[in-house]
Amino acid sequence: MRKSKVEAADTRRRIVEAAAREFRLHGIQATGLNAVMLPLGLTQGGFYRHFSSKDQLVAEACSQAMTEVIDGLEAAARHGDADKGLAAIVNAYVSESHRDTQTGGCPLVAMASELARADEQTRAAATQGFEDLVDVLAKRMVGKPPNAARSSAVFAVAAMIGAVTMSRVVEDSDASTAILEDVKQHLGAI
Amino acid sequence: MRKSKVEAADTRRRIVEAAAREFRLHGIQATGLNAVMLPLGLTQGGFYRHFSSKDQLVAEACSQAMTEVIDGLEAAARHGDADKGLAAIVNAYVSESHRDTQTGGCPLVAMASELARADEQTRAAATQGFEDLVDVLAKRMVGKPPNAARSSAVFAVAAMIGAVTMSRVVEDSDASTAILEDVKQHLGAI
DNA sequence: TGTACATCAGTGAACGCGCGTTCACTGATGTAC
DNA sequence: TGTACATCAGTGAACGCGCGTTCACTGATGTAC
Repeated sequence: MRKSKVEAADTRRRIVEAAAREFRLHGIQATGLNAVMLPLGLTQGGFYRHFSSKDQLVAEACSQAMTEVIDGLEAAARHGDADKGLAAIVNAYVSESHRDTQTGGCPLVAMASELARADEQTRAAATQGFEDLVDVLAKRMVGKPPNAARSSAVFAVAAMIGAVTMSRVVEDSDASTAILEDVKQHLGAI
Repeated sequence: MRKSKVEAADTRRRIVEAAAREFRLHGIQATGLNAVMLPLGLTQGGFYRHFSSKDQLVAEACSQAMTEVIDGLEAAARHGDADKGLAAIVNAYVSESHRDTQTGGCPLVAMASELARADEQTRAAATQGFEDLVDVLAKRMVGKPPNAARSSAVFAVAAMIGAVTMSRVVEDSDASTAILEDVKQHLGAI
């Protein structure tokens, strides 16, 4: 039954990736370990060969998800003109496609209220993700002193997170889209 | 054992109020019906004399909590000059005291990601609360045409919700406060 | 390089626990006459 | 107004269920000689 070190490392990576998807889709508490393990062809007992607890997986999955999101935003910024990078990032984040991405969006939106109650490691991962997100925006605020750029970026990220969060709560499709449009429009003036 | 109609109505009200507190404190899923009922001196069996399911309680508790929050903001607005009402509301919402209020804050912050996955009635209650919050701000945006006032209010509410949400996630106290300060400052220019 | 043995990735059953919901029951309240 | 009876608020045990975690076990991998 024993697997090679390479296979084991791959299994671990697959568990984190699957968890990052499931936690964003259904939330942390609503996702049991079996919901992560069984689709991978594994059983729950083997989980503890890789992680000491569900909490540890939550922290790693949060980190992993934030990395995916930030890589995606950097990629979006590279597609247009260099001086349009900020707008490209805002438009990619505050978008219907992000709102409707059940498994791949920002964990700060998908798990927001659960993260506020999570343990120290998970909150640290989420905090790091937030800071990284702020940096992604701040470094593209050309012509502002660093402190002002950072402050504006914090404001923008808060508005972006709030916008996607509320666009997922509101049921009416037009009202949901209007939230995204309003926030995008106002962030254009930052 | 039967209680009078007046007592029964009071019991129902107390259940909703207790639930509104517990759901905000620990989240919806993490709060069992016993966590609501036992502190009131009731047992779980009696719950179903008043509600058809936990979901129904969630919807009513969300409504109740939003009403509390909006009443509090209106009260905050009345304390200062009439033309400072908007700033008073923003300062009351985007505040350390709101961040640290475990049982009394805005459910759109405390339960955000759970509300996005909740049933139709709960999402309807949350949507109504969001619209009411937008109206509270919009009607104080003097000198703007109604459409622009509403759009600005939607933007401001998104930023306010995002700010308090992230201030609860970030562990470092200074960084958490900085988020609130940055957002307050930028919203002053709306 | 070959062999003997230790390691450990993964299995699957079991653990105690709390969940939402149901139900037979109790007895005070409410009501029909 | 008084009485007989129906209603129903609340109790407490029980339901099936899924949770996170533990553990004895299997057998291929890894390693010491």
